[in-house]
Amino acid sequence: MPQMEVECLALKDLTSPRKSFPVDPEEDGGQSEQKENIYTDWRRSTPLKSAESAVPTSAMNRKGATPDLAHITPIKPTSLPEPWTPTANLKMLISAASPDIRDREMKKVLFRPIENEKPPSPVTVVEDTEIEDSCQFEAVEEEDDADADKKPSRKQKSLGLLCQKFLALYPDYPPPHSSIWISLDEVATSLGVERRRIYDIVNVLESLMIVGRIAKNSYTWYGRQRLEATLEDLQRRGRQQGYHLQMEVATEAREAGAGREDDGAEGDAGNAGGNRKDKSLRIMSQKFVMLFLVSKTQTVTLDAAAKILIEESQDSSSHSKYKTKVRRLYDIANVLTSLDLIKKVHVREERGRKPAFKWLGPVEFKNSGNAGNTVNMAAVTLPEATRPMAGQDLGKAKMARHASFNITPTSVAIQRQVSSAPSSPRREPTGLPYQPVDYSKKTASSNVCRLQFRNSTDSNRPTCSSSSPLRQSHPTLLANPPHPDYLFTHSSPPHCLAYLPSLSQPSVVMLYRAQEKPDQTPEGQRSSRPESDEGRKRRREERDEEGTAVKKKGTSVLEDGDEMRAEPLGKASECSQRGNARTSPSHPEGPSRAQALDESLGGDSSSGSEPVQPSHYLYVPNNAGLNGLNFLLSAGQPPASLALPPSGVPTLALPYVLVPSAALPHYPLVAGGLQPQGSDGHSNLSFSLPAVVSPAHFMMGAAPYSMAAEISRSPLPSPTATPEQSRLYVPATNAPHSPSGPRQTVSINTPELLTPHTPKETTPSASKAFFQTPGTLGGVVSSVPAARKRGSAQRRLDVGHPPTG
DNA sequence: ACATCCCGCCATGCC
DNA sequence: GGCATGGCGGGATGT
Repeated sequence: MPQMEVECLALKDLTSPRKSFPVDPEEDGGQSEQKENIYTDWRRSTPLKSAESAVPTSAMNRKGATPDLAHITPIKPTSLPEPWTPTANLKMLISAASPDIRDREMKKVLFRPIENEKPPSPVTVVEDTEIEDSCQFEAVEEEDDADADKKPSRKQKSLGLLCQKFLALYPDYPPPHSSIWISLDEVATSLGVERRRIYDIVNVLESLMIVGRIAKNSYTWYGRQRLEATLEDLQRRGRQQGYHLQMEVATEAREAGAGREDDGAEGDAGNAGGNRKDKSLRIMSQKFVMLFLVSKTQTVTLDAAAKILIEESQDSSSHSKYKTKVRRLYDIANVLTSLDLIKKVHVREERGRKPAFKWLGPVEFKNSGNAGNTVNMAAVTLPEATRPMAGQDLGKAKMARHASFNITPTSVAIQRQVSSAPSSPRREPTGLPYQPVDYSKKTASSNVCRLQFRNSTDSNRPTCSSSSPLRQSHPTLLANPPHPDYLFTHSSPPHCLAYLPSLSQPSVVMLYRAQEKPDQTPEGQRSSRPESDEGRKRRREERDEEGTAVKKKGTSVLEDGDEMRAEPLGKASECSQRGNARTSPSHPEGPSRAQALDESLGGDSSSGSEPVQPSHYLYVPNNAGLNGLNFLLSAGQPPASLALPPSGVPTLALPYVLVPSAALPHYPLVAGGLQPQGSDGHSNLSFSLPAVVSPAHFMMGAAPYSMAAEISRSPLPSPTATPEQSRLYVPATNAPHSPSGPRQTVSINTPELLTPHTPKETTPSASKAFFQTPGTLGGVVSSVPAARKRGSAQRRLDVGHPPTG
C-alpha cells in the first residue's frame, strides 16, 4: 500500500531503508520544536522536486542513516562515499543518461527561451540587463560536465542561479498538506555550495514565506502557496510604514522621507537594535519587497532602495553602509529575480541609467482584505492547520518578533523567532502546521501523500492558486487521505471519478472525468494555475516583452531617476498585455500555466480554456512498476490544458493519463508518434510526442509533485526508467527558461530517446549540473558531501580538527 | 571604470 | 567551546 500512494516525500525516503517515519507529527512538533534537531526523519526526507528517481542506490541514502545524525545538521560529514543528496538520485539518473544529450538539451533549453523571446525585439535599451540576467540564470549548468568544471564562470555560481536550482527542487505549489522538509545541509550539498549561500537564499525565501524555518538546519517548503498572502501583507505594512511616501520622495530627493522609514523601526525600535536580525537579510528582503508593492511604478532603483533601507540618519557611515546595503540588495534581488518577482531594468536618468528592479509579481490583491487573499491562496488550499498565513495572525505573531515590523505584524514574515538563535527551532503555532503533522502520519504508512481531486466547481480553489478549472481538477495531494487505500479521492462529485484503492505498485490508475469547462473564465483558468514554472516563465516572457515595450516607451519616458515614471507606462502596458496576471485580482500571479501551456503548445492558448473536452484522465497502474509506466497523458483535456511547461516543469495539477506503453496504442495521441485518433474523449495530444510509443515511460505533463515522487519511489528496475523519471520530477525551475519561442510541445522523453528535443524537459534540473554549482561539486554529487563546505569559520576550525563524523 | 556580487572571515547567540 | 547563522565587505569578475 504504502508504495502505492503517492508520496510527497522525497525519494530518499523511499530509498532510504528507513523511510518510515516513526515520528508522529504531533510528537515531533512538540519535541522537535524545542530541539531543532529533532526532526530527524523528516528532514531526511526532504522531497525534492527533482526527485531523484529512486535509484536503486540504497546506498545513496543519506549518510548512513543514522537517524540521529541525520536530523542533526550534518555537520561533520562523515565522509560517506555518497552522502545522500536530495538530488542524488536524479543526478545519478542523469548521469546515466547520455551526457551529451543532456548537455545539448540543457543548453538548448536554457538559452533558447530567452533568446528567442527577446531577440527580435528591438528593445535593447533598458532591458538589456534583464536579458542578461535571465541568461545568466538559465545559462548555467550544462557545462559542468565538460569543461565547466574547470571554470565555472562567476555567473554560474551566482546566487540567482543557485536560487533557481534551489527552487527547482521543490514544487511551487506543494500539496497542501504535505510538508516538504528541507535540510539546508542537504540542499547545500546537493547544490554543491556552501551553506552560507543557502542561508542567503533561504532567508529571502523565508521572508516571503516560501519556506519556513522549523529548526536548525530544517526548513519547510511552502512554495508559493502563501506568497500572495504574504505579499499582500507586506504591501499593507509597507503602506503603514509610509514606504510609499518615501519611495516617492526618494526618487526625487531622498530627503525627508527617507529618514523615517522603517529604519527607525529597524534600528531602534524594538529591535533592540542590536539584533543582527534586524539587519537580517530576511527583513531587508521584506522591506525591499514592500517598496515595490507600495510603489506606484513598482520599480525601485537600487539606489533608492538602499537609501531608504539604510537609516539615512547616519551620514557618517552612510557611504559604507550604502555600499553594503546595495550589496545585500543585489543578493535579495537575485533571489527575487529567480522567483520571477522582479526583473532588472534600468531607469534612465540624465546622467545615465540607474540599475533598478521592476516588480513582476502581483500588486493588487483581490481581497484587499488581507484575509481574503490569503484565504484564496493559502487558506483554501491549505487545511486549516496548514493555512499558514492566511491569517495574518500567524504572521503577525511572527512578525511581531521583529521590531522592524512592529508596525504591522504581518504574517508574511515569518519571523523566525528572533530569539531563536539559529539553532532554535522556531515553531510557530501555526506556522509549521503542516509539516509535521500530516506528514508523519503519512509517513507512517510510508509517507505517502495521496492525491486528491478536486472539482473545479468547488469553490475553493484548489490550492494555492487561483482557481483554474484545470487546477481544480487536478489532483492534489492530500495529507490525510481518508483512506490509506485510496490514492485519489475526489472531493467533489462532479469530476473526480475514481480513486484507486491502493495498489501495490506505484501504478495508479485514476479516472477522472474532465469537467467541461470550468465555470471559470478563461482567465480564471489561466490564472488558476498557480503559477508554476510555466506560468512564471510565461509571465516572464510577457514581461520581457512588455518590458521591452515599456522600455521603449520608457526610454523616452524615463527621466532621471524616476523610476516611477517609467513605471506607469510599463504598468499600463502590462495590464493590457497580460492584465490578468498582475492585475487581475484573482490571479495576481500571472497567467496560469495552462495558458502558458497553451501558448507553448501553440494551441490556442487563448482558447486554452475552452475546450475542455470531457476528458477523463486515466491513470494506468503499472503493475510492472515504473517501467511499465510509459505515459502519462491527459486524456480528455485539450492539449493545451496540459500544461507542460515548456520548461518541462511539472505542473502539479494536471490530470493525466498514465498509460502503459502497451496501452498506448489504445489511446489516441495526436502527438508525435502517435496517431491522432482523436476520438473525442481522448484528446489528442497536440504536443508532439517524440516517440510515443517508446516503451519506456514517459510522462507527459508534469506529474503532480506527489505523483512524481511516487513514481520515483517505486523502484525502478530498469535503468532506463530512471532518467526519465528524473525528468519527470524535474522541477520546474522558475522560469528561467521560458519556453522558447515555439511552443514546445510537451516533450516527452522516451527513455531511450531521451533525446531531445524537448528542451523543456531538459530543464536544467535534468542535468545534474543543474543542481550543482559549477565548480563546487566535483563531478559527482556526492563529492561535496563529505565535508560540506564549512563556512569559513568552520573551516578554520576544521583546520584544527578535521571534521569528524 | 563601473556594476555585480562571490567568497569566506568573523561576529552573534544558543547550547 | 562548539556550532548554526548570517553580517559584512574585500576584491574578483563581468561589461
